[in-house]
Order: sequence, then C-alpha cells, then structure tokens
Amino acid sequence: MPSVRRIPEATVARLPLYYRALLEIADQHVGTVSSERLAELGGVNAAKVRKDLSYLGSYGTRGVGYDVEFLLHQISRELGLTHDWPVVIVGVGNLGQALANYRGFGARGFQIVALVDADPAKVGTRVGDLPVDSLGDLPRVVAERSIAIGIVATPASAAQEVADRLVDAGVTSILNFAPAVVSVPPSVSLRKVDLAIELQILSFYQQRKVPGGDGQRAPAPRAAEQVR
Amino acid sequence: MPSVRRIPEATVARLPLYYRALLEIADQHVGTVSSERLAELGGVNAAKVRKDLSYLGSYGTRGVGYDVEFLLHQISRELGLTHDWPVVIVGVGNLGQALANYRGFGARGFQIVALVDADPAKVGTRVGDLPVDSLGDLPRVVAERSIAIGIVATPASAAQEVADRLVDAGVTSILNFAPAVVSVPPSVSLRKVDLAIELQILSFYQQRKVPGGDGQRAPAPRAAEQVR
DNA sequence: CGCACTTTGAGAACGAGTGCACAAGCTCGG
DNA sequence: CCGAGCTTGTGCACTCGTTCTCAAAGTGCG
Repeated sequence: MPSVRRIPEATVARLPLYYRALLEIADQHVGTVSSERLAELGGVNAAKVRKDLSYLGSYGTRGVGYDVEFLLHQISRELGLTHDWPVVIVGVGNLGQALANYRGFGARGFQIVALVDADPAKVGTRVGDLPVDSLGDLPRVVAERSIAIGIVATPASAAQEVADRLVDAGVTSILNFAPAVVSVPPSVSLRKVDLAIELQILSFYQQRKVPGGDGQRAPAPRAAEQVR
Repeated sequence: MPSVRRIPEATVARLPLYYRALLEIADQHVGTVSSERLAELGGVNAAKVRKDLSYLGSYGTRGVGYDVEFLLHQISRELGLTHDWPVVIVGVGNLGQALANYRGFGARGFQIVALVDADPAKVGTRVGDLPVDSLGDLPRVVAERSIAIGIVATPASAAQEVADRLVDAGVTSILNFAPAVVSVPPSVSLRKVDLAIELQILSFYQQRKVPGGDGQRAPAPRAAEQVR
C-alpha cells in the first residue's frame, strides 16, 4: 500500500499532467514509456518525472521504462479517478453554463449532475440536459446524489455565502471561480481559478518585455516557458 | 524607479490579490491599511504581505500602515494595469463564448477586442457585440489592434497550432485553456488554466479524506485552507 | 518632550521543491 | 553467461519561498 506515503503538493499538481500524457500514449498502443518521453509530453524535465513517480512507488523497470497501462492505473487510483465523481455547479451564468457544457470533465472522471442558482428566473430552466435547481435545494441535491465536490461560479459577492451553503450541505471539496477570497473549514479542500488574475500575471511580464509599448516579434527555437 | 528590482514569481502571483483587496478597501473610503488587514482580505499572512510589498519599494509608514490609494497606484503600475490591454480569444466554443461575455475582465484592465475561430460556420456570426473572424485573419487583427495577449480556448488538438499562429501574428503572452501542453518560444509568456486538472487535484485530496467512500460532514471553525 | 504603542522592513532560520549526477538494476545480443 | 547499453531511483547540493523575530521608525497621549 504505497498510498500511505506523503506526496508533495507540487507532485500532486503534476500527476494529472502525466495522466493526460499517458492517455495519449496508450491511444497509440505503446506498451512502455521512458521518463524522458513522459517528460516531453508533460512539459517538464525527466528527473522531475522520475522523482514524482517514485513517490507513488517503484513502478518503473530500469533499462526499460514504465508500463503504460500499469502506470495509468496507479495514477488514476492515486488521483481517485477509478470512479466518476458527481459534481454540482452553483451559479448558472455565462461561466457556469460553459462549465456545465464543457466536454472535458466527463472524459476525465467528473460528471456534472446538478446545477443550482439563486435567481428564481433561472430555476426550472434547463441547461444542456440538466434542470436548474434552487439554491435552497442544495442540501437535498447534495445528499441525494452523494456529491462531494462543488463548483462556485457565482459573482464575487455571493461566493462566500454559497461556499458556506455548500459546506453545510456536506460538500468537502470546492473549486472557486468567483474572483473573491473564500474561507472554509480546514476539513474542506478549496482551490481557486481566477481568470482575471491569470491575465494580470501575464500583464506583469508583458509590461516588462517592452518598457514603453506593446507588439514585438518572437521567433527563436521552440521551448516551453511556463510563467508560473 | 523600483521597477528594476527583481520580483519573485510567487509574489507576482499574489499582487493581483492585494490589488483586488485594495479596491474593496478603497470603496469603503478607508485611507490607510495595515499589512494585517490586507492579509486578512487577501487570504494570506501578514508577514508575507509585508515582504511582497517590500519588493515594490518601501511604500508603508511604520506605526501607520500603507496608504490605500498610493499602494493601489503602485501595484497597478507594476502589474501594467494603468492602461487597458486588448485581448484576442481564439476558439468560440462554450468556453470561448463564456470568456467573451465574462464581465470580470473589463473591470480589471482587459478588454476582449477580437474573436477568432477556425470553423467557417462560426465566422461572421456575432458573440456579444463582437464579430467572429477567421483564423486566417489573425495576423491582420493582431496587428491592427496592437494585441499582445491571446487566449486559447480551443479543443486540445488545435492548441499547439493555434499557439503557433498567435506567436507568428505577434502575440507575446498566451493564456491557454485547452487541456494540452503547448510550447512557445522563450520570449513568449505562457500560462495555463486546466479545469479538469483542478478537479483532479481536488479529487486526490478528497479521496484521501475518507478512504472508502464519499460524503462527510465538515463543521469546525472558519479558516482558509488553500490546497495548492 | 518623552514614553508607550503600533506597524513596517528586513535578517535569519527553516522548509519545500528542483536538478544534477551516478550507482543499481534490467535487457539483450553475441 | 557475460558485457554493453539503457533507464530508473535517489542522495545531495542548491534555489526559491515562507515564517519568525526584532530593531527601526513613526504616532499620539499625558
């Protein structure tokens, strides 16, 4: 049981990357993969891949590499992707609707099973093939469908209130898209995605490129530069 | 000119947080703010706030705190938010449309000025008040409107191709929403937002909470626990 | 004017994460 | 069965980031 082992946060954040890369490789019916190839596909370096994977256990074979199917299984087990997670989205505005219709979730172990909104005008309408429920129905919806993961896609002003209600309803993992700081009890996991912040970070580096103007050509050899 | 100073990446990523918090404070006509209060609003600790701000320069007054307006100005200058950045979105699917209509960008220094899609059926239609242009028009659109920042909201399969075209067109900062690793020349900044990965990270920690089941109550005192 | 109080700025210790380098271990051809 | 050739797993040094701590600097009351 290598699950007991503590896995560094930075590694956890990269496991999905390897998972995605492995899915691609598996599609091409390749049986085994080296850390170098995996690093290439994942956009990291080989040493990091090996160290990351070593936290899961010694699943590679020296001189050969990693068995694709086996590693895929181990990572999906570690990430909890061996079964689908039901997810509720709170807030059915532009973003909420886009997320509800996003094909990428289902393909990767998550299924949006409920939509909730505070606006009575939206309650009862359908988005995709899901009905929009009232915010008050949250406890029932979460309980009925054993939902552990909630997505907050409301305006900033409603985010904390909604997060509180999610927690009260029994949700223990929250993904927050609202541009607001949200507090939850320590037992609840919280991650945030703030679109404007991402752009502002780009803006910072962009501004430093040409102190006093935009536009600039950029040939140079291919290489991944991830501004973290 | 404190701009010369090198600012750590981790600090850059938090500046937008402080910026947002300061905007809130300014709204309440508070003239000055302590690092402690700012930390509270930004969801970090006070020592970190002080260290972060000290990279910008010594803008605080001991015994008093930071002047809200002045600090706001310094941060917005540092982040390059003193003027609006024109932004192009490539890919007008669910996500692209949601981003195009997202109100949060305009409010924070970014304006979506062009939409581009490879699908001829979409070219010529309108989303919000913007027409959808052809992917081939990218060089012209980028040049005409001096666009430095591009958003990739295409399927994974098109992401690299689109990124290449953006770079060729002269874009030097790219925000990638496609679930794919994209490579760009070193002179181009790249950030990625992968929605499925965020959920997978939550799934990892969620699974570790109750080894063998979902659902779980979560009372406990209020406290921010940001799973990074 | 001086003292108690507040709050910043930064030095220093600590901790997490990264990358190098290489021994250990496996395969395969001869 | 042995040796050449790969590729993993990991110890180690190093960088980056965080937190603690406290002197320095400012405020305001008595």
